[in-house]
Amino acid sequence: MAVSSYHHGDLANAVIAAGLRRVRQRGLDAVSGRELAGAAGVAPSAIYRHFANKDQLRTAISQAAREQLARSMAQPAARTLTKARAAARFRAIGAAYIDFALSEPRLYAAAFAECAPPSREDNPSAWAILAESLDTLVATGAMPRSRRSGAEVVAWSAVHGVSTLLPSPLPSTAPGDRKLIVTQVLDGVARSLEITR
Amino acid sequence: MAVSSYHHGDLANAVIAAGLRRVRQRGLDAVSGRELAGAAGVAPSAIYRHFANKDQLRTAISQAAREQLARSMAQPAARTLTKARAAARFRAIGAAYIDFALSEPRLYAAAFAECAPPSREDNPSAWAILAESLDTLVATGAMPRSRRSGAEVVAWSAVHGVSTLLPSPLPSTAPGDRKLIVTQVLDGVARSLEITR
DNA sequence: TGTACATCAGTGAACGCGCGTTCACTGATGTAC
DNA sequence: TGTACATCAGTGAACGCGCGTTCACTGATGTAC
Repeated sequence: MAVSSYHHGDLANAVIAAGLRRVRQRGLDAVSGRELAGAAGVAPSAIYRHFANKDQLRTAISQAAREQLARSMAQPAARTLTKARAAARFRAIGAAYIDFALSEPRLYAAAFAECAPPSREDNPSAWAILAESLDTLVATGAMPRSRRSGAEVVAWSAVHGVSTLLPSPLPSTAPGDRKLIVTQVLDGVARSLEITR
Repeated sequence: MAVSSYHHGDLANAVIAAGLRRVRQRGLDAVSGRELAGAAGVAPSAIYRHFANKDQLRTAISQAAREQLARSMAQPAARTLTKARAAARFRAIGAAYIDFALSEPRLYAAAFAECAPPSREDNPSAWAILAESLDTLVATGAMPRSRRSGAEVVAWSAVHGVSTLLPSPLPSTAPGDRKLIVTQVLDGVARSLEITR
């Protein structure tokens, strides 16, 4: 937009984007406001027009990472509601989550880093996507309604757990076993929620 | 031991202990070598007699946190091998893990923080404790042998996941629900591994 | 048991660095008439 | 359409700070004889 070099035009977003780039390489804790200002071609102090302090900057970057995760989970809504379709979609969402975590470990870590609560809700929201897909499971009869309560946490815990554990050097686990492990965890969730297809 | 004030006597351990104290309050990333030296009553440079650089210091503190977690998981070995006993012990280990994570969130985070690989193995090791208890489940017939492979990851993922998720502000989750959620996750693991008592 | 000496584990001053944040300022933008 | 002016989003210099790490040093410890 802005042609002038004096007014940037969209500094807040540019800074967050630069922040995400930095996070991918070095992690959230390596991010400094000065550096991001530099990356956006702006003086360090300019950032304070858009973020009250470093903490708010961190919060914004973390939220952006979380939204990127959620975007990667988005799956085409099942057109016709069949048990098999709903179950497959649920599984795909879980697989996408794990995939994101494994291919972008630092972004993933940043998404759940300790921060002040964000000023607006996540959009899209990973939680909402998961909840919606669980509702579909029940609606199609792929999951008993009695399992619905607390299902978010059961599913998310397993998937989140394996995502965090796999990148760290697990004892007695060959790197090639990753796919198998992911399968085992996803199967475990399905069994735990009594999902049938 | 050492009465003299010049030679500390056990600096490495004192520094790690001070590090753990610091981690509990502010997290691993807030730890600085200078500060720990100060806490141990020693000049900043003294640390370099015991750790090559800050990274190795971080690694040592992270390992110490992990070992503290493992220690909190230790459960009395079942004297008589009954299904019920083995199942109860397995569950208690999981509950202890979650408990540690929730009551010492920063120590827990430090245990899994990104670090160089440690120079020695964890002792005690949470992984070993878990593996041993799974073996007991099979030995007593509380879990089918066919479920044994990959069971560590399935169990750990769920428990690790809920430990990480619960402290963060989960959408639509009242704080009082924590106990229920933990129960649901532990039940989910048992169902997933087909544990019977 | 006493002495000489190598080794070890500290000291403390100094270094250069990048950081977050402030402040008075200035140039561009957009609105009122 | 043209001008006056308030507002907004930048600048850039400066601040004080704590950090990791180095280096020549020194005092205590423990070993050999």
